[in-house]
Amino acid sequence: MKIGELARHAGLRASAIRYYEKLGLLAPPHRSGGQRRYSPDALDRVLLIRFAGEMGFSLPEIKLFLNGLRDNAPVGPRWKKLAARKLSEVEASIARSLRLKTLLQDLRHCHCASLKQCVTALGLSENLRFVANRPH
Amino acid sequence: MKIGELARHAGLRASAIRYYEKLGLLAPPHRSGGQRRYSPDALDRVLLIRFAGEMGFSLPEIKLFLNGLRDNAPVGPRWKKLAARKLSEVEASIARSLRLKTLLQDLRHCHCASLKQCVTALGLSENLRFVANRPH
DNA sequence: CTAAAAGTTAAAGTCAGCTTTAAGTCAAGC
DNA sequence: GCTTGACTTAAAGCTGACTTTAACTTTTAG
Repeated sequence: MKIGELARHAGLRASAIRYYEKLGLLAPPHRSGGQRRYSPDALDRVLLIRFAGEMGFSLPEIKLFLNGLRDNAPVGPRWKKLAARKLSEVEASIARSLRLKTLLQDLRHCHCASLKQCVTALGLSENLRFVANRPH
Repeated sequence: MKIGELARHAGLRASAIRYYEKLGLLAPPHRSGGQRRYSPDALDRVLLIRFAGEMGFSLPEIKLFLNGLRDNAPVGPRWKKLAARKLSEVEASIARSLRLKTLLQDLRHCHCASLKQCVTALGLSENLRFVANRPH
């Protein structure tokens, strides 16, 4: 597989593949005439990287994880620790987004009173006067 | 109020205030000996900017909104349109985060079967073999 | 054989929302 | 009056995950 084909299968650009290689997430493949040739396994690897990225892991974190696998080191505990940390991050993000959702819903029917309410709910100063004192 | 004081009250650095001014979110204030002096209204304005930022609006969006207010233009429809758009963005983000949360919870008790399940749920290729075929 | 498509590199650019730096000027306390 | 801290500017730097560019080589189709 040439790099473009791999990229197409993975839904990425070739530059992203090269970038992963440079960061050490992807092993340098064989070359034919200077060009990279990938085995089908490489696609799995790239998909796994993308998958982990989708889950909110950074590329350095993914590298840690993958290198743990490659080194035959015990990966379970490390993975679970990462997953636990990421889980609490995701939960915090959800909680925040739910608050925002409520605020935005209130604001769609806004008569300023609810804006003030939202500002208070967010813990910002209650001194916030209404914009130009003009209800909209 | 000098810029540092305003910044402290708003929970920002002075550089952020200058940045807002440069972007046109904050009107240039009076100067005394070359230094900016702010009225208390400026704090409200900055807090409003922060508030909108917390709600997921970008600085250009906030500028649009605030300039609408300042221009005495009808702000209700514009605001509501922005809020509606942002609301759907936030909802999409929540949906995505909830999926991630489920995945991460599954993965904490992972025996690979659930990893595959998660990958499928994310719509990634089912060709993804398990990492080095080693369950962890 | 040739032209176009796809590959190669290192280095710089992109996005947001600021922060930091450098090189100064101004204000406040003793 | 002097020191120290706060202020001024423009411009560069930061983060993360890539993309783009420039200049070049290799492969592929006709």
